Amino acid sequence: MSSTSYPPARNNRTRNRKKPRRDEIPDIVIGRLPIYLRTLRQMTAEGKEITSSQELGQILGISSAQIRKDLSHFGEFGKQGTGYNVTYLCRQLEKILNVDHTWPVVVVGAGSLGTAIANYQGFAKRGFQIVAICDEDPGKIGKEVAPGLVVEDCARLSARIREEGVKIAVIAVPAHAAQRVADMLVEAGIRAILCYAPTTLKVPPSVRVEYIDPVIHFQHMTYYLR
Amino acid sequence: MSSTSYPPARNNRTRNRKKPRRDEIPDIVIGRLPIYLRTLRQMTAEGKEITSSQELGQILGISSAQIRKDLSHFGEFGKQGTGYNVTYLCRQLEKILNVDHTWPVVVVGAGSLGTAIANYQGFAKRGFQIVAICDEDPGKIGKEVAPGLVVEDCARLSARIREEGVKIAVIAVPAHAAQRVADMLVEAGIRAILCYAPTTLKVPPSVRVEYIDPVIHFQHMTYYLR
DNA sequence: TCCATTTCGTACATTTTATCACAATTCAAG
DNA sequence: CTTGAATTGTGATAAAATGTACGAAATGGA
Ligand SMILES: NC(=O)c1ccc[n+]([C@@H]2O[C@H](COP(=O)([O-])OP(=O)(O)OC[C@H]3O[C@@H](n4cnc5c(N)ncnc54)[C@H](O)[C@@H]3O)[C@@H](O)[C@H]2O)c1
Ligand SMILES: NC(=O)c1ccc[n+]([C@@H]2O[C@H](COP(=O)([O-])OP(=O)(O)OC[C@H]3O[C@@H](n4cnc5c(N)ncnc54)[C@H](O)[C@@H]3O)[C@@H](O)[C@H]2O)c1
Repeated sequence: MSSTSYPPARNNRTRNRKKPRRDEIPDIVIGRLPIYLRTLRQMTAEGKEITSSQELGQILGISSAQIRKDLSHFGEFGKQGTGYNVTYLCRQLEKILNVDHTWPVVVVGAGSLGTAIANYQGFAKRGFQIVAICDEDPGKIGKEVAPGLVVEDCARLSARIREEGVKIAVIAVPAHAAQRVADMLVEAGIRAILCYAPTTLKVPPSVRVEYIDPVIHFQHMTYYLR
Repeated sequence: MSSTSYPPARNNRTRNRKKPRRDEIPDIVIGRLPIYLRTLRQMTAEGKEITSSQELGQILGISSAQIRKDLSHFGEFGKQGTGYNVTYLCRQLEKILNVDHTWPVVVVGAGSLGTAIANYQGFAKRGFQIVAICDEDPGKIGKEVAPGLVVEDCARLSARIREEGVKIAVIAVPAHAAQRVADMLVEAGIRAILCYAPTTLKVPPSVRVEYIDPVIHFQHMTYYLR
């Protein structure tokens, strides 16, 4: 640990720095923070105590200035001449991203992808706990697809979302069923959806959807394969 | 089918349009094309023959002007007053993206994710055929993880990449092994990598890497959950 | 203590991306 | 044939994102 403490003491320059309102911080900046956090956690695991915007940029393939500017939207986390305390910056990013506690997550669709997700330890390890999974196939209901995780029917899942205040859901059903599932989730109070179905969903503005479609990535890359 | 043919006949305005060199088309534009293509294919499946930038934009939640401008980098594919012929635009985007034929793909890591990928029909259906899978665990080698797909050892996979000229690979191993695997793949001649391991890889500029990490998406969304 | 070196945070410049808005077409209805 | 509504492709403009460069610390060694 370095001798002086993080965060740095206030000084003339920082005293009057205006804090931007949350909603005017560009989404593209928010989108990079989880990458920074992942890298910092990796450093923590390796026992690294200090890093710099230059080192981070090197690892991530982006400029050091961008990292500094991104972070500067939220405060001053580094120390001139030294860099950033890895643990401290981790904690700060976790607070900013709202991941300084565990989030419960539900999964819809207990097919091959849903089962893989339910069994993946990486979610819980990084703060996202799969608390329930459902499927419309009666043949799957009651099956224990992962340790301690039994497939429920969709009505039950909907009720649990409400009762337990779950905000995050994963859609792992075929594309043709995805919109119907999304409607159900929104109705139940879900606010964030990670959609694996290769389709675009229509949801109210208060709900955020992100998509994972590996084929999209393949097709993006093949453009450059000549 | 509409009475007149796509593409539209050339006219004064188009005659002198300069075609931008491939390498100066913004990557962010390329990144949207697969989304357009996916939507158009969906329309094809629904029997829709004509669409418009407005309709596409509505579905995708982006502006019609952006869609028109994106497409305009590559030519003129629509007809004023009418819109776009779905089939024709599909074919054009497939050519542009270089997905007017099937690409062979190899997978490294035959764990739970690798197995799910190997079994997923959605890749082949959209032009990406998993032709081989490998694992370093001797206990997994020889197992048939999907119909017609037997786990090989990594040296054999490397040889096949070379022999068969495979250009695209998926990394589905734990993060700590990912860089080693990437080095092997690059050495074997792979040019595009889809990495599921939650880490950032170092590869030469001639190789493109894209990442899928669901936790990154969760963390992006939790920022907005207050 | 002083100096050389490192690194941050940020004002300003540049580049990139998105939007606007309109002439040119297309087509169908009357 | 004429009119009106719809839609494209694109130059001009606006907005957003990124990069540059530097003053202000912080550190460690002479
Ligand atoms: N398997 C993969 O590796 C993979 C990879 C990328 C994307 N995907 C996508 O993820 C989705 C699921 O893929 P999969 O391979 O698990 O498919 P799958 O057919 O194995 O499983 C889908 C499951 O969803 C259930 N389901 C269907 N409609 C439902 C509804 N309305 N409510 C609740 N459950 C419903 C089905 O009963 C089935 O169990 C698909 O959209 C697929 O394109 C899968
Ligand atoms: N399972 C999921 O749903 C999921 C979701 C997102 C991301 N991931 C990520 O995908 C990766 C794989 O996850 P998983 O659940 O399949 O893990 P897993 O442990 O089930 O499988 C990993 C496999 O990789 C093999 N392996 C390890 N080192 C190797 C090497 N050098 N060469 C070849 N094979 C090697 C192991 O023998 C094992 O079979 C991990 O990085 C994980 O974080 C998994």
